[in-house]
Amino acid sequence: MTRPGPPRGRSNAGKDAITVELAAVIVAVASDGPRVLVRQLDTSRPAALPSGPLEPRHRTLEAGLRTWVEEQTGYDLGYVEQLYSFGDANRHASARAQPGRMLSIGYLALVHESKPHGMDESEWRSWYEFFPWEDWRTGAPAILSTVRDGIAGWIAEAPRDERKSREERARVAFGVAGEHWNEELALERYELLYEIGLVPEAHRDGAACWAPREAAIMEADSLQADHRRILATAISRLRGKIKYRPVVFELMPPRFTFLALQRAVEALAGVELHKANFRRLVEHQGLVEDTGAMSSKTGGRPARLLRFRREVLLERSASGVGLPPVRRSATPQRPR
Amino acid sequence: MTRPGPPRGRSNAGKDAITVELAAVIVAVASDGPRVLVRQLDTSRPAALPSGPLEPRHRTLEAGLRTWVEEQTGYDLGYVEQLYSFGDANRHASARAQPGRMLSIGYLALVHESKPHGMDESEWRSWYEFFPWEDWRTGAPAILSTVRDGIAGWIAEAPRDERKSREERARVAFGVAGEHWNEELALERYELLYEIGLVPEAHRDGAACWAPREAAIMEADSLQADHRRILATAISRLRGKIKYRPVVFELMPPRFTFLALQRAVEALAGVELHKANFRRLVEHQGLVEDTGAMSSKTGGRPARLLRFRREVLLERSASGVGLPPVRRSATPQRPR
DNA sequence: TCAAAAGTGTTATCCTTACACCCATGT
DNA sequence: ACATGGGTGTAAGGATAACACTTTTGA
Repeated sequence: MTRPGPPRGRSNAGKDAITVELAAVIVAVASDGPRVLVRQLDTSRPAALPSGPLEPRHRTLEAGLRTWVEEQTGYDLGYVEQLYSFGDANRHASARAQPGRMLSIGYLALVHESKPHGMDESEWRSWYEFFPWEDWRTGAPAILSTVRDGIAGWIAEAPRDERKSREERARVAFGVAGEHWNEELALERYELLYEIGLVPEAHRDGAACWAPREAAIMEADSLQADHRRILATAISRLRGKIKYRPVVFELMPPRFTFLALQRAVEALAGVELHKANFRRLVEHQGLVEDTGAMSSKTGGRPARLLRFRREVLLERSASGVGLPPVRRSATPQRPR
Repeated sequence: MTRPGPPRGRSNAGKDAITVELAAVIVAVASDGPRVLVRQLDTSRPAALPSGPLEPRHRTLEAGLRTWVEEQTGYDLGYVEQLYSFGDANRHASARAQPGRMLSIGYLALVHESKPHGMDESEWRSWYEFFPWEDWRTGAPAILSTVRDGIAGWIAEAPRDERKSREERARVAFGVAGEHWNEELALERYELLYEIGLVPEAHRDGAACWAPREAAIMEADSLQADHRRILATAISRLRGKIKYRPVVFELMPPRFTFLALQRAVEALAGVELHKANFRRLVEHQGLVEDTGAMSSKTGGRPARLLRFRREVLLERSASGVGLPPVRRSATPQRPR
């Protein structure tokens, strides 16, 4: 079995060559919210995720990604997971600009701190700057009405036979009048906005959209190429995963308080949680242990400093932090 | 923004060309277990998954996959989801045999029936022929002792400092003495066996393994290239997903009985479930509705024929069939 | 009459959620 | 004193898991 028969893959000569771009969504949590590391190479264009092409020197896809991230941001990543491979022939301009085909593979990386770093073109941004409608921590976000208006127009102008299906898609993704907000559907929401043309990159890509370019939502920042799509994928994946795997801890410092942990989960999920129940849930699952130390920088009574019980990663099916509880309805903005 | 600056990807001239293989794990459930569609092209070599290279004519990755599956098996797929992209430089022989680099993208497809089909080189096989240690429906599988023996040897001969970590990995993946069998870890188990060299393809690939080629477990069938790895990925993914999404129904005929549904879930998960509780769980979640018809072919009292409530796909966060319940301990083989 | 499968009832237990309330610290 | 956050108690309701038991068919 050393010499296989005829080679299975056709060779990709010249203009049919395939390029694979490896892109990283590097996430951290700051005291006031989720952060993602982007590179602003050129002030006239949107920022980009750390990324680079797969090259022969890379032994594995993940190794290639780590190499690019290290080169571009100075970060030596810890937790990394593959998100998805995108290969639509016409999805974004840079994919069409070169001969051959471009495929992009998105990765999610979690780091402990948004610490300062050497490279000055990369910076930490709140991910809600790219998806402001995803932040429900203080109630329904203000921009939601703009978004819903755009969608309502698209539904209203639907041909008879498509009306129902558009309504359903919108209802599932964005909920009706604030009920049933499902935070995991971040990707579906973005894809819907892209399809409708409510997001500027849809026009940049030359997609045939219902909405005119002027209708695009500019209150949210965009990213180069398909990087906002990859970021949406990362948010959806992470929001799903925190519920059944103890991944939040990859984002925490070695020692932390209950409230800091809760704020981290809230930052990712974009919803508020019930304090007392959250504590007990985490405690009860044996995810953390007391360090004995206390923090007096909390603003109130000093808090116990906790540490993640690394052992749970090896136990049966280490569960997550159980998110579902509360405050998903469209209450008006409340100060925290 | 129509003309981007310098192209970001280096061109892949000649021998650095990248080939992308699209491979499909097509799953069905028969009355006695899970089935996967494979192609036996040559009796002297292992079977392969339906697959083919990404070509310029394919608009999207998924479209390319559907095209190849249609050509090779005659199936027009319904439910399809991307699993993972593999790109290890030296993982399998066919990837090394050709110039340039090979990347493979695995997909999972679910079909209603393992019906007969035109193409005679493809056939339905139980997925437990490839992973006999994964079938716990009638208690601990017989082959498990062989597998555990191999792993025990690998642990016993570990250098002092690595001993503990090998023990932990084995315990998490395969459980201790029958306790804590986690059916979702099918991929981790396969990867461990590959790494140790207890699986023949590890030697075929020329990986540096602990176990000699003769120690490989031959009671299980292999597949070409990295296809067994892709199949393991599919099993793990599906076993996880049935718990929180109603995907089993993609495998069921339009009308089915409670027991048939239970057998399907058991086939996928590889464990037995508690009948009465399973029924109520499914009923209670509103996943099915009565058709009014009865089936008298059950061998006992006639059963109500049910239909999947398609609407739940659009409801909040349609949940799965809730699997965890029972019989995970290493009871000896029991006739059913 | 028996085997096989369908289907119902009941109970103990645990988890979830919500609400109320007290504690310790800094300003 | 009071604001801020830390932390505990508890009770209602729901879901789960185990057990026992009845019903309806075909052989």
